[in-house]
Amino acid sequence: MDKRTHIINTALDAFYQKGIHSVGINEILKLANVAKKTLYNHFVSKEELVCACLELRDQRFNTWLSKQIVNCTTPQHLARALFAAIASWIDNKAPELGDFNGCFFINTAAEYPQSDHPIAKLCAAHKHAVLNLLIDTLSQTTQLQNQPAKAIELAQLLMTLKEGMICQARVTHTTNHFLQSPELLCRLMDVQA
Amino acid sequence: MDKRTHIINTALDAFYQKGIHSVGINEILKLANVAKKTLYNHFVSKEELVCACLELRDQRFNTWLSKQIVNCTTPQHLARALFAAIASWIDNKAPELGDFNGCFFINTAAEYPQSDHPIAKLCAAHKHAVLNLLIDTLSQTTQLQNQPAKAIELAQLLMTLKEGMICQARVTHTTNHFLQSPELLCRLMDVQA
DNA sequence: CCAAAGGTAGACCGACCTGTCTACACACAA
DNA sequence: TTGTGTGTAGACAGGTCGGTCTACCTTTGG
Repeated sequence: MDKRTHIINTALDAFYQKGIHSVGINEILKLANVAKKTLYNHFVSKEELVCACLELRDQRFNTWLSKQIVNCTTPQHLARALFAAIASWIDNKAPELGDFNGCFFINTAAEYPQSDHPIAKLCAAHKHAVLNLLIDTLSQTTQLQNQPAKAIELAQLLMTLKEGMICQARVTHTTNHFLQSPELLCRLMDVQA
Repeated sequence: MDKRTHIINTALDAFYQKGIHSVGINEILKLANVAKKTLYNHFVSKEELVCACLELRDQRFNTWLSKQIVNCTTPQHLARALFAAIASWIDNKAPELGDFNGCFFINTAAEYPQSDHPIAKLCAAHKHAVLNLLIDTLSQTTQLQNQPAKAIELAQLLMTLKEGMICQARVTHTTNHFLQSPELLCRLMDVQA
């Protein structure tokens, strides 16, 4: 297997489970069974490796999420699919995303508070990409295709609930199942209102 | 001023702005103008200092939040007050909480992934305390005083939205104002449904 | 007056960090 | 065959970390 890819995969696993600052280069080398020189042949610094991990995670997460909400034709349908997907991730039923440990981007951003840092920028970019995915999906429903402002508002609502659900699960180690109640979702996603 | 309190205050400021791992003991000593021996007279380790910071922050945040939602007699009223308060915090109009840098407990939990770590436990405890504050306040409204299950569900919804709002603001550096629309809040907090 | 408590200043220890470098092994194409 | 690229193994440098310790100073109460 391609060494570079192998290193990124190994590093992503470790960074996601333990946080960036808690995982040293030497630990990654051992986990990946790779020499230090090899790592520094492919990445000029730990920071560049972290960026590569963020990009891989971004791509993986978006691919996974897209699959979970494909063919959602109504806002209610999308909401149900979204929260069911997040809940399954939290309950470790989404092997593509690894053992649940919260949102990698929120965790990482917490370790890089300066907003102009390249790593912080990648974290923000991921969030924008996910929001845009939700906006696009909502805009394609028959109920919202002529109401772009409403689509944005509902996407923001979904996004906020999703983030909250993930963060709560991360910190308190509990899963919110109330967000899967159909009547609540109908109320949240009421397009007429 | 009491040295111990002074150290905790200084450390909390620094930890909140930069994260725990990014702030060394020596940096705190300089900021607080205190000798290393003095710090280690009051705290056996950095970890104990971090715990003291978490406790101070917990107490400060809960006091602030209680003040913001006092006298809310309806769920809608509470929701409006809550999101207005969080928005004002994000916009740096809540000096008691310092320059906004997300939720200190979520940020800190991200740096301590093992859920049995004392620091992680304090983070979780804070979230439970806040949730209980919301449940109590909702339970005291005339509309919900006989519906404890509904009060819990609505409190969880508010909590999830609050967490999401804070995390999004932290990562993307934007404030969600859609959560202050009265018609949306009425829909969210509809007790009949 | 003097002992005790608690402060300052900072040297120092061992551990660990990122990143560089040397020395060597192997595959493969010119 | 020989040079080049890529790999391994790991010593090493320079710095930072948390935490200990010595030496000295200041306040205060008996």
